[in-house]
Amino acid sequence: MRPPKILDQDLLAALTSVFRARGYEGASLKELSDETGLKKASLYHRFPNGKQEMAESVLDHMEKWVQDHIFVALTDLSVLPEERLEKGLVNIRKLYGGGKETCIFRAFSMQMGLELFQQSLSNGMKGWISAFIDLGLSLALTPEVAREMAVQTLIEIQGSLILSQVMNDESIFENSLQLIKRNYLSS
Amino acid sequence: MRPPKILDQDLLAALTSVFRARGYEGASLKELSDETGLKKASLYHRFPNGKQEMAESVLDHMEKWVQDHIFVALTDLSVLPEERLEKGLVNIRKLYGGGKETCIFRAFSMQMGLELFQQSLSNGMKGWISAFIDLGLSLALTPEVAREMAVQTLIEIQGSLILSQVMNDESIFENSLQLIKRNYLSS
DNA sequence: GTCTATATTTGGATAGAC
DNA sequence: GTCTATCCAAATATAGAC
Repeated sequence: MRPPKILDQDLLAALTSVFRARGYEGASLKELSDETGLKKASLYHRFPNGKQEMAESVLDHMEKWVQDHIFVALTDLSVLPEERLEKGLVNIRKLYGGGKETCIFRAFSMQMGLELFQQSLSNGMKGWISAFIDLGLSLALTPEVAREMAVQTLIEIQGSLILSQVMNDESIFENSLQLIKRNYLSS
Repeated sequence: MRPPKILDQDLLAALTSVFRARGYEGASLKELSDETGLKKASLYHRFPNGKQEMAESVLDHMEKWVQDHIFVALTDLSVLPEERLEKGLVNIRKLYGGGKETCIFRAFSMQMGLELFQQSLSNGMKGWISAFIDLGLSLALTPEVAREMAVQTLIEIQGSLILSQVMNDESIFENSLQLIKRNYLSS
């Protein structure tokens, strides 16, 4: 029982970084090993089910971060909706590195990833939509309009991330965050 | 010099299908072989540079299709802009199978794919934006507004494709096509 | 808990027969 | 032009020592 070479938190962060950048199949054990500083056999000690378990842990880890930093900000009824939106957008910007970082949904939505994780990804997306619906309702939107705006907001985030990365232009993502803000505040 | 077992057109179509569904790294030679009906060595005969050449051919093939069916429709000055938009959207719907099929930009925008093809992808995206700018200008938009709407349209397409696929709900994509139409026609 | 060493499978790629 | 057979590297995964 040696002391762990790397703490769970840091381990998850390193795994997350690789999976986001490379996708599920693209993330090799070699790269996961290099990035975490743990040899392959040690990774299997921590995650007996191997790569799939690592990916599931990364999804959980991201989900918790998003829950704590974005959903809570957007839905906190003790705060004015304008302020909630502002704080939510700040953390969305941080989550995606201003447009440089991919969304884990996209990273896992190709190849084997979609087959293995579609349910998780779909549920995760529903969480985002619910959070924005809550915000819209607080801004006195009808339930129907609140849902439409929430879906439209997620489309805007996902689409602008793709364009930012394909065209290597972070301003596209930033402009979309501003557009989302204007759309909600003018409603 | 035997007769080819499969014509270039059909060969490209089969390769395209695999690359779109699996991404660049996710598309294995085994799957490309199974889907085309050609053994691995035969694929190498047709594409001496292997998988990378197959992917480049697929990108060219897609680019030509998009050029002929979408850019031409959107930019044909001899047709009324409203009609051009309608025809363009019909072919966009066809290109993405109503929301079921991924965009090759996304499929190739992860992992090794982005490193190998970023220039092609970025240029391809610029082509789409130019085509929609032309449409906007024909609808009497200012160049600035025409560009903003074009970028916004691409974001809408890419984002709605992701949501449609992750949530397994084609209506999201269809709604976005309708929104694009309304946005242009009310401008 | 981590490591070295190894097993096993799959992936990309070639040689040479037909 | 296509095929079988094969090579080599990389990937996932495991055994057993420390």
